[in-house]
Amino acid sequence: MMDLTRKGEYAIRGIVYLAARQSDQVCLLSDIAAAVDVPQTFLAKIFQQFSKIGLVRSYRGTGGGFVLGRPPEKITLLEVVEAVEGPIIPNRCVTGEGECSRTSSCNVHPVWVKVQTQVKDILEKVTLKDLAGL
Amino acid sequence: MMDLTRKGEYAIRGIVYLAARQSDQVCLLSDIAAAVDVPQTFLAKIFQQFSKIGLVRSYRGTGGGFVLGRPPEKITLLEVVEAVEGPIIPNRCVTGEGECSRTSSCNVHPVWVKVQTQVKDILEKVTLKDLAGL
DNA sequence: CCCAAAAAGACTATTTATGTCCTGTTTAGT
DNA sequence: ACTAAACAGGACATAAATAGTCTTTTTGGG
Repeated sequence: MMDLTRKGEYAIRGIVYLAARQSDQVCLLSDIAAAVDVPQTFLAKIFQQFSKIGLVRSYRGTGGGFVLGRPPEKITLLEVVEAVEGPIIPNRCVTGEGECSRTSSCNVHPVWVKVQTQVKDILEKVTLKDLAGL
Repeated sequence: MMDLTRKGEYAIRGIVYLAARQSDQVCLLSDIAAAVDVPQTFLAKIFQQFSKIGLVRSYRGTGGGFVLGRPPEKITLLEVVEAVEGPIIPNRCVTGEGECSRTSSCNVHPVWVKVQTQVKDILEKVTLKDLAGL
């Protein structure tokens, strides 16, 4: 339970590597992939997701590549993880979509809410600056 | 991320139902399954796992069924969840099997340890007594 | 012996995870 | 304009995990 998938692991490795570079230096995907030991095509998908929500900025064409979308201290681990793994939901109940039809008698519900809150809280306090050792 | 599977959900429902019964009353699997709306054959597998580690006690043959293995206040939600979902491991690193070959530079590692500790802590403090509303 | 009930193992279907591949689009440089 | 470099996006492939089902065996009671 609670495990990060490979995608999430790769995502962290990749963006932490990028965060450790100079902010004005455009990084090639191929370089990042080689450096963090992740299949390039797979990492491409991950960085596309990052790009869509602005965690990274991409430049196409010759001389293109990726740079961090914001300063490393402004990007949290929570954002990175949720970008590729989806929201942190320990149980379907927590989605609030009324799926927990037995809510009235469901004493478990508040426990999951607590778990969710705690985990998000931890991940939110860690930034790429911390992770990149800056 | 962090989601409980159906198996885990069913497991909780089933054992909470059992906890809410009289402790001397042997419950039929078929009754439990019907009450908590879970396929009986699937629930059977789950209760077998419970039985192996003593969370429930089973009686075979006529008049058989299940009873809780210990008083409800002595069984934690953590035990129930880990019984069917496996240990709570937010990242492979935490297993301590030396899989995190990049440990030296891995600032992410301690974060996962913290997550693991926090979550286990929350789930450990909730007992079946609480969940069954006793 | 016969029946009721759980245990155990084999089997199946669906979904998710983990990638790969191909084609398109953008951009820099000549 | 042409070409090569580099990301974008969609379709596809394979393997593993999830979510069950089915059948047979074991056990206990009457």
